[in-house]
Amino acid sequence: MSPYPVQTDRESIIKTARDLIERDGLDHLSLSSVASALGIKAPSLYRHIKNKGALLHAVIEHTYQDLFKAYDEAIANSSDDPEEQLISLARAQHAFAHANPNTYMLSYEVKDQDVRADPNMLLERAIILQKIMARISGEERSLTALRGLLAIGHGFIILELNGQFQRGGDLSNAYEESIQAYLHGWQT
Amino acid sequence: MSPYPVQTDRESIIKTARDLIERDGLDHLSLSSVASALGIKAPSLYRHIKNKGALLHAVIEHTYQDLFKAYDEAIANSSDDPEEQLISLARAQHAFAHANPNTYMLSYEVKDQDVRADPNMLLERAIILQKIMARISGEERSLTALRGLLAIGHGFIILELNGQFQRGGDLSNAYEESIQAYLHGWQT
DNA sequence: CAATGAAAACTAATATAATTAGTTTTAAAG
DNA sequence: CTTTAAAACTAATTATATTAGTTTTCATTG
Repeated sequence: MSPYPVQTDRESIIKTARDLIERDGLDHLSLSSVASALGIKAPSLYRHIKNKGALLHAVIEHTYQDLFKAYDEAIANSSDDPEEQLISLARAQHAFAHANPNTYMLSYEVKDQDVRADPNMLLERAIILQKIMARISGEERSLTALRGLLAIGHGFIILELNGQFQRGGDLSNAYEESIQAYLHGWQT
Repeated sequence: MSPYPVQTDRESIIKTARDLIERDGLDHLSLSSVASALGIKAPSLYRHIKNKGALLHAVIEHTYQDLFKAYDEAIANSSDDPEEQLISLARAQHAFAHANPNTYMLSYEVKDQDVRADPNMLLERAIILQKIMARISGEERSLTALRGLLAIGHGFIILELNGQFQRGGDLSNAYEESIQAYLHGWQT
């Protein structure tokens, strides 16, 4: 049942890749560097992962799982007020992105369809958020209103992470104020 | 003054790269493919460009130049109403991104500082937009309000281009409605 | 009008990465 | 004690960016 002294496993590989991406950036991630961090050689990784794309896919799935866990906590710690819930969710997303900037960006930016997160998982989450949004915007406009909310939250974060808000200031506060303004714009 | 039969020049290389990125995606762009499209070999490109990063930088600069040209036209065709001006600008950005999705995304997503667009050029544009925004939000809140506007516009576009609005519908309309809601949220 | 020099191309070579093929190791089962 | 199979290894292949060194050809000049 066990053969050669096991030196790694799929989960360790994924965790190592995540850590290296956060530390050095996606551009510097090679299968060599992952293997070397685990004390093995690159070709050995192929016993555990299909290829580099599949490894990135796994990293992305883990990243979303953690992000969604943060969402759940945010909702759990909010009152019943839908505006408070959405602001709290947005704050959780912002905090998560700042704690994990490189994997956060990876998760949203990857182009290869095979590497992307499972669309059904994302859709499922969107529907939860849409229900909350509907309490502010009304049922009918809720999909559009949600899309704008996702846009402003995610857009702010990537512009910020990409260093495109050059003039500094309290960006966490600006983020929240912008989202607040947006939500007020939809209020019935 | 002229030597070997000239087969290309810097501008043709940049244009070819742009076209190939739009046609095949950034991931498929190699110096070989650029050279081959020009009927030459890859090392010959180095007479005209420093390296691949410098080529991408040039592509990005051209892309922004075209985008800003579209902005200028949008402003020129608008009334004096600041809301109309900003919606018109946002519409121009949306149209541009859809006409040039791959280079648009490249321009915003690139991580290498040397490849990025000139921050001063971007700052200059931001100040123009902030002046318009100030007429809606008031001077004091205008930087924050602008940042949210950039976030919602850009965020919507990339989510859309990345196929993350799975449920279809009239996305151009949703884009505009979201921006309108945002602007109304800042109205004094 | 031939000689030359420099720009712009070329071929050859190097380095890095991903991946595949084929081989070796070693723990566990019989 | 032998067998076996998982998990590692080394070696080789492919693709790409880049560098080094060579060749071509045109414009200028002696």
